[in-house]
Order: sequence, then structure tokens, then C-alpha cells
Amino acid sequence: MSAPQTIYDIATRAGVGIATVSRVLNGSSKVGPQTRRRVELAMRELDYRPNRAARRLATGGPNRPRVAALMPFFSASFYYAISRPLASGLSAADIDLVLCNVASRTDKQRFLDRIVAERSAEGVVLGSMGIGPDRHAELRRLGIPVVSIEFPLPGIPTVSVDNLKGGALAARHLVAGGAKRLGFIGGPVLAIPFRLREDGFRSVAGDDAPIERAAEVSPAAGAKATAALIQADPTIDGVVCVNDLLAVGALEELARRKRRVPEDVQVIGFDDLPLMDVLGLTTVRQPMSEFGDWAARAIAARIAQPSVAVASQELGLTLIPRRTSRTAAKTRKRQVR
Amino acid sequence: MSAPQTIYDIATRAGVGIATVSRVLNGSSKVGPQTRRRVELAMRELDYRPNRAARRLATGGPNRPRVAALMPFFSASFYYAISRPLASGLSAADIDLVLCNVASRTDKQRFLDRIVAERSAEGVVLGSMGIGPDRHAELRRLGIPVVSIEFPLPGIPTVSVDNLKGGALAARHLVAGGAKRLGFIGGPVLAIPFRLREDGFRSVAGDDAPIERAAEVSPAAGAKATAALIQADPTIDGVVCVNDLLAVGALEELARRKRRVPEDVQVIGFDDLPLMDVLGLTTVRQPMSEFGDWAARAIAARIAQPSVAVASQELGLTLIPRRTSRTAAKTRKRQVR
DNA sequence: CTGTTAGCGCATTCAA
DNA sequence: TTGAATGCGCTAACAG
Repeated sequence: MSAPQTIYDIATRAGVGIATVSRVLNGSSKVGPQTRRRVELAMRELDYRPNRAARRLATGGPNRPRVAALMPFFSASFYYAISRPLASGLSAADIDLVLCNVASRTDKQRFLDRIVAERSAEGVVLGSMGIGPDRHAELRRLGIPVVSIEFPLPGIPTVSVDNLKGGALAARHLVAGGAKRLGFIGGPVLAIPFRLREDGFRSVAGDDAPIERAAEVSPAAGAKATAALIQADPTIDGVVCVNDLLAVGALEELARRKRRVPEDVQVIGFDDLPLMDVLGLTTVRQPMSEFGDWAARAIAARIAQPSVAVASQELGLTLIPRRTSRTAAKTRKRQVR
Repeated sequence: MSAPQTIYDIATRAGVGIATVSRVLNGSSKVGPQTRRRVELAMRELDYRPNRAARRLATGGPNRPRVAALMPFFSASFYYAISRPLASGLSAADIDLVLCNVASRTDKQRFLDRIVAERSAEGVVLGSMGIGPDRHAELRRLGIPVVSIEFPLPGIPTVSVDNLKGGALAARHLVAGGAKRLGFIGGPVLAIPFRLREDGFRSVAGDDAPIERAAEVSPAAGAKATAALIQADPTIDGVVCVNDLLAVGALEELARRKRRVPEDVQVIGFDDLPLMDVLGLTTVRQPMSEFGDWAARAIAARIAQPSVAVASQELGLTLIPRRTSRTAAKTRKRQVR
């Protein structure tokens, strides 16, 4: 590719003034057809492309802020549920949302590098991921506020739930339903929330309870982990899953093995994703849409008033009993915190 | 709010030079603490916010294009499935993706107004929605390319499927499974694809086949429509749904009425959303991720080479037989087109 | 450590 | 219809 051309280059090339170039650029009708053709030709020949920043500066257009949302967006519909209110909230605050689908650690760094190098965002929303203290310092130096969803970071406003308590809640629910031997299906260990739920589970099921960690979060992985769990201990009659998708896989595997749910084995998930009601999965519901709402409000506030701090918030978890667990004496929804 | 301030304003206010202001703005360490405080104070008092365009112009940073994706993003996970590859594809092409969640007609106009007024995007991706010819002309005058997903528009490259054929395919599948009396659950009439599927259905089920149109696309609406359908004609033994979510609702309603699926009533959906395999729903699969891939490639190409046209493309539909339909003599996946 | 000066690329007067 | 000159708000040398 050629080096960036300017209207001067193409004006010279076409033998006209820059004003004329600008005119054809903006589709002004006050340009002779002859001239227009010459200019258009020159633009094509030089592979010219207008500089956005210059245009906006010149036109004095509004200076709408942009926030970059970094999330492993498409790994689970969890983020979908968060993005919806996030997008709406930001839109209402007249802020543009730039989606950054983070699929790997390098992805994340690439996006962040860009943001600081080009100052291409006035705010950053982190979904389920952290940033190093150096990076944080850099962003704060540049005055780019950051808020986090589901990933507590020192000095960064965060919205989260008590995952430790949530894991315990799930385990206790199955125990209340009569489960004697609990197993746990975890997720990738790097995910802090997953680890906390696991710890919570342990706190009630004991340290010797069998645990399987799925490498990825999908029904297939959940099925595989379930098989491993049963192999490890055939007497298991309660499976706590770190996430709904995994739980769905557990259900599939159990059906395949002709184990009745919840009679033989109870299953509980985490999140309460869309369609889980249809599937009848008992789960611990996360307030996903509130996550998005909060993030939108928080980042908008930080951008509007950099000087006033916004406080982190911990939201409540709700146990949603459905068909995959036994309800001892009419268990109802139970609010935690 | 106050009128936009510049660094000159705050420089004057703080009694320093603009360079110093710029320095504190960028977190340069070469500023006396005393001076810095004065500048920061002035900035706060005047509610100063830097002009992004000017910064970028001055720094000569890369001129990354942005494309605005206008979709009813969060109404169905259908768009989620499309956005994923769209985001990845654009990211690979070094293009920013700005999400525009269009919830209403006015929303759409607002976003488009902005784009033309502020030239805030170098490309537009339309998801399941059209634009008027005047708007189209305006965009083309400004040299902002547009591509469309699932909504054929004259003069605009579009990726789509043959919905007419798809509707017929679904109906024929149920007939092949032995259905004698077919009913149809449609969606909002304004949606062209929905209407086409309905027409396709009609072409095989006949004009007198009962049809219910759900006002919104959700399991609840599907259940309601199913009830109405059965009320209209209790002998119905095959339900073709314009969309999977509606089909899920149909399944629920049928279960509630103790009608066996597929023995008493067969059900087929459209899309093949995530988890439909788990639910065992027979459906007509749309190549959603290919939609996103195509859109990313198409808009990137248009932006890179405005002079070369890109052709519309029609993708294939696949029938996915599962547990909610009867397979006469081992029906296999059938590719169309 | 701080101020002065000169562009960045473009839209837009104002004359011609 | 066209061109020359001016400024958008900011960063980055360059002096002091």
C-alpha cells in the first residue's frame, strides 16, 4: 500500500485546488463534470482515502466518547446477556460501544495497546478479565477510566457476585434435596469466578469431593466431565456445575447412562442462561442484565466526572429450583445477600 | 453543559502555556507538581474534555476504519451468532466494529442520521433491515458503502438464503413424516424473511392452512400461538415455525396439553440456534456464522476498494432432522441449493 | 521544567 | 465553477 495521500496530493495530480477536491469528496453539486472526473480519477490512481480525524476536526462535529468493551464475547451467551443492557445504557448516554472480542491473551494486549497508543477509547469495560498493574497505571495516566465486570481488580470499580457463597449455595441445595455424595464440574482454572465457586462448593462438600475441570465451557465438555466424575465415583448423586452449559452436558450424559434426574442424580448449574427454564435446569442465577446496566452507568459516570470515584458493587445471587433437583419440603427461591 | 473548551482556555485559566496543558493531559512526568495541580484544577473547573479528532490528527495515528453494524441485536441469539464472526472478521481486517442496537424504527434513523452527519463510520452493515432509496443515495454520495444481511435491497450487496424455499422445505419434511394437517406459526409481518417463509409454507400446505402470527419472537409467544392454532384446528398434526424460539414455545404448549411429539404432532423450527440440538428440535438451519463472515469480508472489500463491486450471495439451507419430527425411512440431512 | 511555533488533513469562507 | 487562505484542537519539536 502507498503512504497516506492528502487532498493536496490529489489536487496537484488533478491540477485543481484542494477546495475542489474537498467538494467532490463531499458530493457537492457545484463542480463541473469535467473537473469532477479528473479529480475522481486522481483519487483512484493514488488510492486516496480521507482522514477521518481531520474531517471531524474541520467540521467541528460532536466529540462523542467511545468505550471499548473487552470480553470473551462469543464464548458463551452469558456475555450476550450482559452486552444487551450495556449497549442500551451506553447508547442512552450517547456513548459509542466498540466491541472487542477477546479470544486470547494476545488479543487482549493488542486491543489495549491500541487503546493507549491511539487513544481510541475514552473508557474501557473489562468483562471477566484482568489487567496488569502497569497497564492500569498507564490507562489512569492517560485518564482513561476502566470498570470491570465479574473480575475484582484493585483500584478498579467492579460489579460482581459472591461466587464463593454461590458455590456453597448450590451445594447446600443438593444436600437439602437429599444428596449424599456430591461431585463438581469446574471450568478452566484461570477464571477466578470459577475457582471461587469451586472453593464454595468444597466448603460444604468437603475436600475429598470429586472434582472434574472442563477445559472449555460447553455441553460437550460437560458431558465428558460427567463421565469422568461417575467413573471416579459411581455413587455420586449430586452434580454441581460451575456453569449452565456444563450442566446441560451433564444432563445429556446422565440421560445416556439412564440415570434418572433428579431421582438418581441431582444437577445444578450456574448463571441461568436463556432457555434454561425450558430445559428445567435448577441453577444459581446471576443478575447478568444488571451487570450490563451497572457497567454502562459506571463507565458513563467515570467519563462524565473523572474526578468522582464510583464504588464497586456486589449483586445478589438467586437459587432457581427447577426439575433437576429435589426440593425438600417446597424449597422456594432463596435470595442471597 | 458548557461550550467545548480548548487547551487554550485552560492554559489561560491556569496561567501556563498550552504545551504544559498538553503535557499534563498526556501524563508527561516533566511537569512541576505545582503547575500540574493548577492545570488540573482549571480543567476540572472548566469541565474540559479533549477533542479526540484533534488528538488523532496531531498524532497522525492510523486511520482505522469503523463499520457500524445496525441490527436488532439483542432480540434473538440469532444476531449473536452472526456478530461473532463479524467481529472477528473485521478485527482481522483491522476495522473497528461499532455496535448499534436498533430497537425501533426511530432508533435506526437516529443511527443513520448520525453516521451521515458526523461521518462516524466508513461502512455500514445492515442486519435484517432495509433503508430507503433516499438514504441509500445519501450514503453512496458520501462514499459510505453498505452491505446487508438477510434483507435484499436493490443496489446493495446482500447475503441471504432462499426463505421461500426454506419454508417449503420445512413443510414438506413434516408431510414426508406423515403429517396430514399443517399449521404455521409466523412472526411479525414486517420482517421480510418471515413473510417469505410463510409463503413457502403456503405453497405446500395450501392457502387454507391455519396460520398464527406471533407478535414477538419468544417461547412464550410461540406457546400462545400454538394454543391459538390448536383452537383453530384441533386436528393439526404438524406445526411449522418461522423461528426456533417460537418452536420451543410450541413444544412447551404441546407438552402442557399432553400431545406427544412427534407422534401426535410434529414440530419444526428455523435457524438452528445454540442448544436446539440438546432440545432435539428438528429445524432448518441457517448458515448464521457464514452470514457474519460474508458481511465482514464484503464490507471490508467495499471499504478497501470502493470502485470494485461485490456481488450478493445466496447461501444454502440445511434441514436438520431431530426428535420433533418423524423421519420417514431414515431421512438424512438434506442440502438445498 | 516551561512557553513558542509549526503543522496534522480537511472544510470553508472569500475572492476571482 | 474554482482557488487561495484561514482555522478546527492538539501534539511535538525546538528554544529558553
